[in-house]
Amino acid sequence: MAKIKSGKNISKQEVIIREAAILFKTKGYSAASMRDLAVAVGVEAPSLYNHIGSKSELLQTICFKVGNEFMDYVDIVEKQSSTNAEKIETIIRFHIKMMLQDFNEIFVANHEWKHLKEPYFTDFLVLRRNYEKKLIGLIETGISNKEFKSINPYIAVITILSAVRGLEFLHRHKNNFTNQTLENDMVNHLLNGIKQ
Amino acid sequence: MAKIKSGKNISKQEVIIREAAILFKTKGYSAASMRDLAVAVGVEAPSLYNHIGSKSELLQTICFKVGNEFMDYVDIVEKQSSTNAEKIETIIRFHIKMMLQDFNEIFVANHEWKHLKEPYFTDFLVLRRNYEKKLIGLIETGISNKEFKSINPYIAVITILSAVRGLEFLHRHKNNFTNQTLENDMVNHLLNGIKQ
DNA sequence: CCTACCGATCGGTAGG
DNA sequence: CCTACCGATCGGTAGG
Repeated sequence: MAKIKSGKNISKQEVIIREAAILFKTKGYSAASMRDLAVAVGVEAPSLYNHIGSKSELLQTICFKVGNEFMDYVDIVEKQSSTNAEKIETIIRFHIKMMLQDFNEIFVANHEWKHLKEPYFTDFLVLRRNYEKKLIGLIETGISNKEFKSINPYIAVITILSAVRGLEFLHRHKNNFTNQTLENDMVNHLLNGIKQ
Repeated sequence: MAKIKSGKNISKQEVIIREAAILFKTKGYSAASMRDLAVAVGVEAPSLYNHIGSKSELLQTICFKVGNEFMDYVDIVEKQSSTNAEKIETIIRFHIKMMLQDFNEIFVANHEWKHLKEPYFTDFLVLRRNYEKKLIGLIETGISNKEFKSINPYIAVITILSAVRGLEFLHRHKNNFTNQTLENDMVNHLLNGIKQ
């Protein structure tokens, strides 16, 4: 998405993207100005345009980087020879790990994608929908296998995806549990709720 | 929050708030302009100010209307003589019903509150935190009672609240299930996951 | 409830 | 990478 105008500038471009993610998360895409971003990066606003094409391009880069990362991962998990419950568990753990690791960019992809311009807006919606469909497929197979209860697979996927997404609230508090406890508790909660 | 400048204007003011919620949800608070809102209401932009104080006041009204509604409800449920599992179930069902009923305003309260100005920003954060604490209390008592497994109550609450919040995604698709199925499936998923 | 209009700020460009 | 600056749009006010 982001144009690479010179091999030497890749690093600076990455700094800009990283700072943009922080800014878009904190103030929202629309309220975050390129002048804010310039201050964060340490240059004047017009200088940003030596490294990036536009503000909207920054949003595209962030959203599709995140979206494709999750899609690539689920493609790998689908091919594993394990139960569907194990696959769902693996994916839930991946979501939680990513949420703790790439918090800013995932937050932006989750909340600010609506500011994408066409055709990226529609492309992103399709990407999300395809991702959901893959998870729904895993749940459906698990129901056929009697691994899971007879539930509506779409509702189960919404429940699971929303729950892991909600980890964005964790950053507001000091917590008295480890990341491992977080992962295990959430996996158990979400899997025990649907297991046969 | 919203000033009532004349008894006769309450209705128009309510129309403005309702349209503002739709607009803030669709475009985001910052990207939604008072000129957009004026078009939706059917007046010129300056005329809006005969009914409301400011754009930020609209956001305050919406956020605290939603926040106080949930807080009032949990206060009532807390006093009921029922098991903690039943109380949690009642609250989950309330969240789902409200989500389907007051979708626009709840979406705005969930996503756009970060644009609140001080002291409202901090007040809203405190309100949310207090709401979470009440739910955590219900889970903790349920763990002592052996109604629930020995889990981290905060993680369980985050999981539950995030899951019901995720119903905002439902509006994007045509669904082949009833609201009752949605309620029951989600309640079962979230409660069976933590019940002893 | 309108027309006319304000200062501030926006994303981005020109030119060096 | 900077200074200088553009047209567009913003929330909101004055005055009737």
